[in-house]
Amino acid sequence: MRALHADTGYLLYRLGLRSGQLFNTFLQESGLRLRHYAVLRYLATCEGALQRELGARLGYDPSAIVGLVDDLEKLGFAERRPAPDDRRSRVVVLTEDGRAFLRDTDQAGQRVTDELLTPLAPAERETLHTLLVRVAGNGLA
Amino acid sequence: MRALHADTGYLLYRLGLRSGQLFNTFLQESGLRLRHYAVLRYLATCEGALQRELGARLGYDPSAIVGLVDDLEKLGFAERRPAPDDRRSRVVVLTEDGRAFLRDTDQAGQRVTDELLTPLAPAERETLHTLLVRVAGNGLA
DNA sequence: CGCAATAATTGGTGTCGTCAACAGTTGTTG
DNA sequence: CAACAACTGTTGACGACACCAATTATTGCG
Repeated sequence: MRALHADTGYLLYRLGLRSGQLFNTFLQESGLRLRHYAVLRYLATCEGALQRELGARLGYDPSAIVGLVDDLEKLGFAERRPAPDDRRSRVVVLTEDGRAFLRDTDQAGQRVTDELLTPLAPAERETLHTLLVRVAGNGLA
Repeated sequence: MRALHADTGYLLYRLGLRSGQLFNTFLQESGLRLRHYAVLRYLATCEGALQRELGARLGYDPSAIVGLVDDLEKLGFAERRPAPDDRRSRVVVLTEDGRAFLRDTDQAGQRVTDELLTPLAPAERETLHTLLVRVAGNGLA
């Protein structure tokens, strides 16, 4: 019987935990957590998103999005605006402070992944990335 | 600004969550969870381990090991025995029922990883596995 | 108009990672 | 050899998180 920690799926599980811990310690000083950071980075790419869109694209439960956006609003990094065509929806947009935060922490964020992938050469990192994207598939990740 | 969910580290985090969920749904009917299964599989490789060793090798807090071994003992899959040379320690060993459980669920366990890695060809899975082992490094995973 | 469907929100439940504290035991050192 | 530091298993607490059910306001459809 091979040990479970030699299984690819279990390796993914364990490395995922480690990766999340690294991100969270990096974000610790800013008062945010990985989930907030994911929302911010996503907002930076689309210039406004509905909350259900955030949940679907980032893989979080809609009820989780509520608290995340609440926190981001308290910090002044994002704000809810009424959707123009649907009064049920709210459009979450990045504020200038939020954009500045992303600029300031950009390099530090990249260092997190760099640290995680230290044992790998650049070409290998590229290979790993494409493989992971394939595994993530359409279901996103 | 690239979206965070296009980052390798974040992909690992997300796929790790998905992998853990797959394992847990597979184990759901047996009443165990991924953590128990990891302990069982580890015990199958070493024929007896101290609890602190389990914690260190599997990456779980020592306090978590207590409950895990409790559950495994209740199910009759493992049992604690006094360590011969140190009365502080307990040696956790697999019972015959535990070994039978691993035998019976072996194929199903492999299907979990197979399902996760569906988009990848066998050679690619091998590549991914070796890369993940490299990333895991000595810190284990 | 009536009704199903949807967006955001609230609340509850179970799991989990982390840390602090404690008793029993071991080993070390003055 | 006696005091003290270190270690093992254990308990407890706290926060974070995934998951699900229910509620309110709103939209779209038959």
